[in-house]
Amino acid sequence: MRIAFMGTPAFAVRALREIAGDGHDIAAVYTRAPAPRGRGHALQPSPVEVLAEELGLPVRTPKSFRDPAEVAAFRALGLDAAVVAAYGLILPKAVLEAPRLGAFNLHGSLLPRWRGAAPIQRAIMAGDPVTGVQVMRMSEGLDEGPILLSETIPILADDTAATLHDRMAEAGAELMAGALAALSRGPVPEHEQAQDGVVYARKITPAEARIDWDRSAPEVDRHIRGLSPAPGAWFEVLTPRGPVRVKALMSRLSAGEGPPGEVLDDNLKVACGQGAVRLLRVQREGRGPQDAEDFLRGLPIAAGEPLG
RNA sequence: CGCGGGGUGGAGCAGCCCGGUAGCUCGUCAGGCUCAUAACCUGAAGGUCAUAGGUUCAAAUCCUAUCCCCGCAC
Repeated sequence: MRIAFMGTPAFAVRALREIAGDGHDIAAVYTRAPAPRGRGHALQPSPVEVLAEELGLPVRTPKSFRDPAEVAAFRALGLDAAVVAAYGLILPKAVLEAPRLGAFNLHGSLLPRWRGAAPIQRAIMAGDPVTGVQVMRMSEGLDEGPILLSETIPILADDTAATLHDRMAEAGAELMAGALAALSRGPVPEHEQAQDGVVYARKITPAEARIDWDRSAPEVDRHIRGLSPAPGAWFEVLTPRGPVRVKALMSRLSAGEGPPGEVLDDNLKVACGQGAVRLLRVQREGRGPQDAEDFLRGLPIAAGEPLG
């Protein structure tokens, strides 16, 4: 089939690779334009753009589709289908309807739960036992279209946003490849999303990344794993040189009670509003990620000290 | 030219401001103690202090440039 791939972050990379490997005619890869971001405000191409270049696929990086010329250029591709995975731009009706079969989105949740920007992180933070990947037909609303294919994925007790992301990206890539294969043979049944259970996965904000030790241990643990490694749940340690910001990258529930935020032993067990968590892997500002053991060698924190 | 932290034996850090014998917590190896041990004791090996210049009698430490890693903001 002749398709356009539209995606930006790492989540979309596997899907592009899978689809390109299936021998589809990829007329164009749309991705967010490199913007001055990151340290030093350097221009950095998106992960999808990097792969597209590697595969020798034509890349397009429009700022938006408000410009009729962009819509016309898209229509001129003469597509069978558009594949969208975390693209990051609003697609107007004219774009969604341009391809012969329509536009299909790869989404990282079991809709209608977790519509929106951060479904993977939100699912972990909420303590969902399962999530999934789905291929849906795009409509004008936010992740409201009917579902073609769905696959559930369990969330494990030691999953982080990173590990779950990787499994979902892989499963999603195969699911989308399967959807395209099915579509090339004929119509695929679609099921409207349920009316009940609509939940929005709002974007993660910097403010909510800070750990609130007053919350229960399970909540703190999920908060840590759901935001790991980026943006990273963090807390502060007071040192003679001043407060040091430390990210918690991995944690585990642990037995214990105490004033929220107080360290209960010499191995980073921290009391929460209810119960306690043990921090297994952390990263202090300016340094790389390290196991709790190594971290403590450089910055010992004794039982009884409070964390901020 | 967005702001900032860091690169010191295998790991994690201190030392840098106020130049002058390479330190600490571990790990490794050898020996000892012990019923035994991830415990304890003794000893040993292991470092061009990121790189290149400069200042100086003398540079991990001061100056200049470069490379690499990371936090914030975006």
